[in-house]
Amino acid sequence: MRQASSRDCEVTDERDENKLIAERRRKLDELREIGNAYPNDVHRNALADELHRTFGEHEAEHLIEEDVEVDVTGRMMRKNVMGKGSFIALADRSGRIQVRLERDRLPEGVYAAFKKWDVGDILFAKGKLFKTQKGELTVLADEVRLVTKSLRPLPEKWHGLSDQEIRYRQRYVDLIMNEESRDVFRKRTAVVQYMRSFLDSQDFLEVETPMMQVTPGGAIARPFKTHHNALDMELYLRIAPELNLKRLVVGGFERVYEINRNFRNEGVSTQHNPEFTMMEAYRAYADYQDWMNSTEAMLRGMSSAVLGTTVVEYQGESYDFGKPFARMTVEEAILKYNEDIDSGKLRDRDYLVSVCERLEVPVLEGYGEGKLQIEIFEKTCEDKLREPTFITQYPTEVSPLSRQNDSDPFVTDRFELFISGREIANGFSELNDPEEQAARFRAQVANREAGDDEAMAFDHDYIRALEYGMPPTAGIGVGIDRVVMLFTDSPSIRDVLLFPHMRPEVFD
RNA sequence: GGGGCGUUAGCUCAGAGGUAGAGCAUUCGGCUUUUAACCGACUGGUCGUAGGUUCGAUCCCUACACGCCCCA
Repeated sequence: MRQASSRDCEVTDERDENKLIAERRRKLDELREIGNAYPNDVHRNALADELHRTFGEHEAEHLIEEDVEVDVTGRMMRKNVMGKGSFIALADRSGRIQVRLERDRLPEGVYAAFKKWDVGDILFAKGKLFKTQKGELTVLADEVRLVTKSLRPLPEKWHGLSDQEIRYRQRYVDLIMNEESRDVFRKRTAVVQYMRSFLDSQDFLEVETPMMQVTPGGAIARPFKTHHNALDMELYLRIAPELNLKRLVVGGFERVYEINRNFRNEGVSTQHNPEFTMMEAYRAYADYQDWMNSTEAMLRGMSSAVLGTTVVEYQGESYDFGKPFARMTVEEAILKYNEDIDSGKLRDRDYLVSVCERLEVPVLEGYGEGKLQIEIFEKTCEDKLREPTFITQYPTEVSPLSRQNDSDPFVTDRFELFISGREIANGFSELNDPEEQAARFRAQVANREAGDDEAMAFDHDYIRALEYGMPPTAGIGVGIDRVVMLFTDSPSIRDVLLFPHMRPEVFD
């Protein structure tokens, strides 16, 4: 963080702290002299939102007659002192409730003490509900307590906190100040909850598989490495749960899923965080077409459940998840977005190399026709896939765990879902022929030996599992963070991660 | 990894090669229906860090740190 801003972060010597904090620390010292400054005997019987829902529509006169006494608590977000009477706003997890404080209604000395309390302090208030002249539901306090002193001033009330760096590094301040931010994370939870209920209702079993693996597999990516001291061995953080989940299908759990973190040792960007959340699900006796249909149904239901509409507004564009998702093959997409490409030469290596050179896509020695196609696809098609679109028939060369297509072994029975130019999901009919899978692993190992450090390792136990027999199965992976970005109109993955990865802050 | 932009009071932001500005917050005073409360007074800064140019740098130059955006 900027050094001037960080200077006061860890210093306890009051002389070096800014005056605002020093002032509050003095007030805390006074609280300590009077009694316990951090009590733990506080309970409430009402939440702000619940009070507004229950009594918000009541007429002022009726409300007085009802004589409703409530105990509320929350962080003081607003403090308007007007002589012998004041209004404050308390924020609890549900929302805000206003409290009216009057000197002559409170026990002797309490009002004077209250005047020294600061915005940001956490309070308790007991009193009867009434409505102000402007009609705002308010607690008329007979009792008020400072429950937790806040030593650090909150950001300005009108503009709030907008500094991106502080919003990410000190998410607690962001959450205190920004309702929109709280809403993002509530929606994130709603997305995951919907996904769980969708799968649970179809008899999928949720499982947890290891984060630390001896052989990282299931995706083409660089892993993080760690070390187990007692066993004195290298371990890797998983890049995908895929192979373990399919082991479970071999074991007879015909429908399994996991929602959990993956770790990939790659760059950080608005689309990538080193750890991110993936949902992977596997279903026996299904194929990739079934998963396309399910994925579409899930996203449609999810948008209705989370947003209350099938129309998703994202960064100025609008996508209707209620409409059928488009479907096209990789080769169809390449031809659609490259009118100059010769449809008869899509599997001609020399031709594809020349196209890549023209597109200034670096070509490595070992690239075959399939890899070259994908390079061209990624360069020229992906960002044009705005409306929800399933791209199918990925080349076998780039799909080492997918089942080959029966009529065209150049491609696999695989799809990826794109929305707003981004990959959201990836699914395929699983390769369950152990001998074919072993051959694919050998090809990956050859790539690795040729210098591709993202290529897969040979997983002997996975082959052994397949040799016991895995029923015909199809699986899918959905990037949760990206779905949440879509559903919350967030331009950066950091906006949907409570604590996004940041370079370490300098405390001097 | 490359490029662009940014970093000034607790927060949100102005500013200009010549002693650093506003609003909110804080502090003090007034005010018993406010809600960006209001009125009055005061206070608050190593202008991200380190070098360089200059009589003089927060401003110009270089490097570095952190952040944002774009590209690979």
